[in-house]
Amino acid sequence: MNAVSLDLARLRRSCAHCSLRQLCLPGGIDAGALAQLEQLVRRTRPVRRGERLYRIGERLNAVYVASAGAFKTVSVSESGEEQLQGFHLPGELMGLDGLGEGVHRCEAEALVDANVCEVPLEQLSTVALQLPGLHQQLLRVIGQSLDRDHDHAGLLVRRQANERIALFLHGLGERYARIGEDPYRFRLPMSREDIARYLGLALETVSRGLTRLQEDGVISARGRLVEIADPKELARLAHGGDGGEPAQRGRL
Amino acid sequence: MNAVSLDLARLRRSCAHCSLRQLCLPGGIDAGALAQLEQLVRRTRPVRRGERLYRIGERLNAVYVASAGAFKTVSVSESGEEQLQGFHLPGELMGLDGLGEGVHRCEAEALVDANVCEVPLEQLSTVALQLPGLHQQLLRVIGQSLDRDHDHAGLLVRRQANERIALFLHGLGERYARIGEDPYRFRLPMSREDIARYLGLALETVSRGLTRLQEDGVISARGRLVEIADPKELARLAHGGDGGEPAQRGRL
DNA sequence: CGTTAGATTGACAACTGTCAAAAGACGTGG
DNA sequence: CCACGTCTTTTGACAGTTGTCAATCTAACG
Repeated sequence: MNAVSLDLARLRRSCAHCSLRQLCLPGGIDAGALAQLEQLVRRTRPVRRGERLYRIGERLNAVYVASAGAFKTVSVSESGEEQLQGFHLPGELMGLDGLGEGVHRCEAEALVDANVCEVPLEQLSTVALQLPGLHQQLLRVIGQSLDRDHDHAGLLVRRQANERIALFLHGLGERYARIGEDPYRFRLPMSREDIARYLGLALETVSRGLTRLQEDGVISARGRLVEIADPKELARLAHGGDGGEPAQRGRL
Repeated sequence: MNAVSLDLARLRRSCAHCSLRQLCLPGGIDAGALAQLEQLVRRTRPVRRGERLYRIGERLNAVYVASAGAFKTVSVSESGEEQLQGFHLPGELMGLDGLGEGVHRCEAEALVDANVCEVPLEQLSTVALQLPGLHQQLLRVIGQSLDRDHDHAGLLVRRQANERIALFLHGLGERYARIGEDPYRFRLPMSREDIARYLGLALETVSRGLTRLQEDGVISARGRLVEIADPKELARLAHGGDGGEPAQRGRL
């Protein structure tokens, strides 16, 4: 029991803000299982900006979580243009795309220098079948990935560009908060062009939207450094507070 | 062995075009397991147009597949407006939303009278842990759900309304083909407003887009009845064939 | 046959995409 | 440490598309 809690402490420290923490530390875990899990995870492989974890068409054989840095996942439409499927901050799972066909539909590219943990899928499945609770936790993490996709779709159906941009910044702040970073002051790891493709806008529109937010005193942006000056107003704008309904009606 | 193949035949007939077929019929299945699976599925509960399979906030305790009819899944944004997350034809899984939190983020409403198969999640998990291969198959079906979400995002990032509409019809045709229906002639189960919210457009824009496609001889639409007169042209329009690049460059 | 919900069409303003140029940030090498 | 070149970002002007408001038309249903 003592050994177990030591291992637990080590795991916690090394994967402090890792989404796989939920995978690694469910109830009813014993020392042997812990050892198995520890061996499963290849830790902190450094990945340099521009490097890819996997490419489109590759068989998927692992899932990935960054412990530092940031990634984007990009797919290519039939017309040949790139489509930004998502951004991935430390602790957010990557590599589940193509779980349906067994082949990656996206490529994951590091936006800045990063560290990644890699978990071979086959071994993960094997261990999941043996560990009570781990299977459930795996489903849960996948579900969170589904949630993120729904949030993305939720961004894209907003018709006003400024609403999408505000919601994007708001959501990014929330995600930074979740990993212990300042939700009101952070450096964007992605370019305006990446943001634009993620939001389904022209990059000039993104730039103008940020400028507008700055003029209105909601944020302060110098290049990629963003400071959210008025979080409440940002949230209001993000949730369609401007443009139609009289401020706060319906819920809240 | 004889009994097994009989059961298999029965299963195939009853769930002929069901996405869960892939769950039910993996390799290495035996008679006992088959019986377990058969008991798992509550079959063909009739659901009338407008009825909901589940609501937002409910604990998720089952997944659903329609054997006939069609559904939409709708979520509500923080600003109170409804967001159309997806359409579900027969054989397409519903109910995975909220796998992350264990609580539904969407509600699933029948667009027309329908029949649904319901599979309790808890029992499914239990059986999945015992059946070699079933766990993998479960992941695969979830992956397909992820793929559909990515396709939806792919629709939404298109900037031109006509492109989204063409791609929507094209994709719908493909999905009808997959369940053995005519991909070039079908009745839309959803209203123009539903389509509009799914595509992130105004319903008038959808109506105009359909009219435009009809004027151009690509489709023939009378109310909800759609006939695709020129599938090749529709595919071209769907993949950005119009608007920029000189017809078919890059791939194809 | 009347009523109602859904769909189409028209007019107009606003937003956003496109093209183009300038300004700023960043890294490299002197 | 500064100068240079490149990439990114901002800003401007303008046209096109799309959203909004409003009226008409159609279809479904009682």
